[in-house]
Amino acid sequence: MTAIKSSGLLAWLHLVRVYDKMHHHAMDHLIDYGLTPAQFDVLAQLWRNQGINQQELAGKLLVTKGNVCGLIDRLEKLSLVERRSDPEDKRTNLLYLTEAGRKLADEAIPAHEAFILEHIGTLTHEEQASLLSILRNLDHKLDHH
Amino acid sequence: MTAIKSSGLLAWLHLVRVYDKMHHHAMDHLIDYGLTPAQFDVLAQLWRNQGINQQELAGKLLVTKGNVCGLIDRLEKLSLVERRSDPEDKRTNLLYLTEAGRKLADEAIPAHEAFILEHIGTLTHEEQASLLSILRNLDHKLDHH
DNA sequence: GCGAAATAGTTTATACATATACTATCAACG
DNA sequence: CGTTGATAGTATATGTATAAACTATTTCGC
Repeated sequence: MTAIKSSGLLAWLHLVRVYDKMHHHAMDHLIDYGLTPAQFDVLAQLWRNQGINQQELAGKLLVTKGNVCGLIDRLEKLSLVERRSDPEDKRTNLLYLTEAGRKLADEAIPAHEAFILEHIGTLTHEEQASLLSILRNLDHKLDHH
Repeated sequence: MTAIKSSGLLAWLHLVRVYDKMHHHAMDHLIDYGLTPAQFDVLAQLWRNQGINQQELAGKLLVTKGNVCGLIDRLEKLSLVERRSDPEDKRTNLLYLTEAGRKLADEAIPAHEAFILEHIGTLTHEEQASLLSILRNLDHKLDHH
């Protein structure tokens, strides 16, 4: 009945399931900070790259600028992020964490990293290193193929 | 400036980027069949499991029953899937591919598998086998941890 | 049998994400 | 200059996803 699947296909199926399960766990975890995973990702980017514009943020998050526009709208309503018009180019908004946003990021980012490690850490160090090596390789190949 | 990250965290970051890039490529590919990735996943499940109900489908896709309700609404409008009331339990809908749905699945599923393999296949066989082994391991651990 | 709890499905509100079309500004060059 | 094209951001329509509240059945316990 079921055709035998190659390692490649099966690896992909498990990658998707790992991603989905981690995403669900992350939702449960980030709710303690009042954040969604997408909002967390924005804060984490701005925490390291204060003053980037919406287009650059979209590039880093691999989403569209339209999506970023809505994300920033909601984070501005929460007073975690602010848009500042770029004096050198009136089309552009430069993005900054508010004081509340920075404080929340200071808490949520280490907690989220610990959360990730708690799950990935169930693998041995060799497995983690091997996984990193293979996925880094694949990641770069996907940019050109 | 940048703290040194563990292999575990870096592996996770690359897993997310691989997932996101593959998802974008999949969107571009499935548009040829008039399907979204979520719709493809429904067809692929029903192709192998004709007659399951919406709750069971939600379990296989790792999404909520409310989400499945909307997905089936749209696929019924496209005449690719149909709900049949279960005579043994009037609460339940049994899900079936229509003839058009089965024909589309017959085309789209092998094409999509080939698409996945085209990308994953840029890894060596050893890498694919290793990736499968590690991710299968992690997948199962995430169910209990 | 009957009332309470559980289950299947739907609906609603909200958030995320895309593509597309639109506005405003800037840059290039003839 | 001034038009033409590119770029940054916004708005709209559609699809995906959740949680929570709701309806309709079924099942369980007594």
